[in-house]
Amino acid sequence: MARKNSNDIRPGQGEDVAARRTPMREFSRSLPMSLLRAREAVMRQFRPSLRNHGLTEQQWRILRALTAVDEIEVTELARMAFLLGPSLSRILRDLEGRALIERKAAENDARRAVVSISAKGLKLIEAVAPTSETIYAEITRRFGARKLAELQEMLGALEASLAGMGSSDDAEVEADE
Amino acid sequence: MARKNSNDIRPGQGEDVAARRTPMREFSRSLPMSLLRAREAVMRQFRPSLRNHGLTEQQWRILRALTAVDEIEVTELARMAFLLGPSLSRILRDLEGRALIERKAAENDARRAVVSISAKGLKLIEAVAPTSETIYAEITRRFGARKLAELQEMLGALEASLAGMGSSDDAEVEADE
DNA sequence: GGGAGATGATTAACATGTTAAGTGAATTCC
DNA sequence: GGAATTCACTTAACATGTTAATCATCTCCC
Repeated sequence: MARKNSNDIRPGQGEDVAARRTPMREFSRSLPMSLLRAREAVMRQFRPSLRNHGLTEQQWRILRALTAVDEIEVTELARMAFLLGPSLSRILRDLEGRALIERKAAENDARRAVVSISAKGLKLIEAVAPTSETIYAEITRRFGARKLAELQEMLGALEASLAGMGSSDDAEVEADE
Repeated sequence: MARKNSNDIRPGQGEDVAARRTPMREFSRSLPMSLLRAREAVMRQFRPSLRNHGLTEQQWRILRALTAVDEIEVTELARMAFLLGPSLSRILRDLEGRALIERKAAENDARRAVVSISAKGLKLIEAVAPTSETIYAEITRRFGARKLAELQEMLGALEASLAGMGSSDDAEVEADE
């Protein structure tokens, strides 16, 4: 299986192809790729279980976030579940249709919507949570609790260190807002 | 500043919600969320530049991967750029339409397609690369080269430690679908 | 050499990511 | 107090993620 093609051109160090180009970091070792691969490795563990309960990763994130509060406005929920507004709008529409959440208008501001998890939603959470916890525990066991804590700390530090980094574009950088 | 309700679960009015549930890890500190946020913080830096050149993140990944080889089969490219087949199919169709890549059938196997970057594609890469390198350098400077290396190492280790973790589902796990 | 099954790639269908535009309600400012 | 602006979503439009199904080979085996 997986036999490399005849003249395997493997991006070895020093190919004629690479001769006339900018060297660049080895592609698969870029930070974004490392983060992507790591996250995928983790999520791959959870997805099947969620799927069995009819939930996507994002839907689960939302319900999960809702269990931590009594009720919450949409914008704040977006921040908490780390979703963009448009995605959240769609998902809330769906979850409301399935009666997993409830939505009402804010009392003093008709623009704002207030969301909360329903009894049915809570029930679903309770059905999924044990498996999720088991998986998370197994991940922790495999990787090591200490290393896991370290990793999380570094990830937070990375995020923090990039916080104020203005995206100064190369060409046209018009009208700073 | 986002005041996060660290441990206090907000009893809420009249709801014994938190009382009968599994406590669960504080949501925003779960590993998937940490990875997602970190990756987003990084990609946020690159996206504007790519966008200015008419490229999405994934299109960039593909072109980038193609510069490391002379030519490559689609499946192998998918593995290299960490994309699923269907996504890659769509993107290749688009990139071919823009003449940024070239595609031909493999000589000995009509099922396989062989892809390579075009001169135009190379030119585009060369136009974008300097900015990307600058951004990457700035990220490295801010976070620290040593810490960056450590982080990448831990991410790789995480991925490795989860490698053979069968997704043992909870309820119904039947052999077929 | 022909049929069953495996394989590489694409298409289909649905959900989300991402940016821009739209809508209705609150705020500001004159 | 009303036009202009801001605000909190929501829609729209397009690209990708994800799983399943399809299609065209290719291989194996009788």
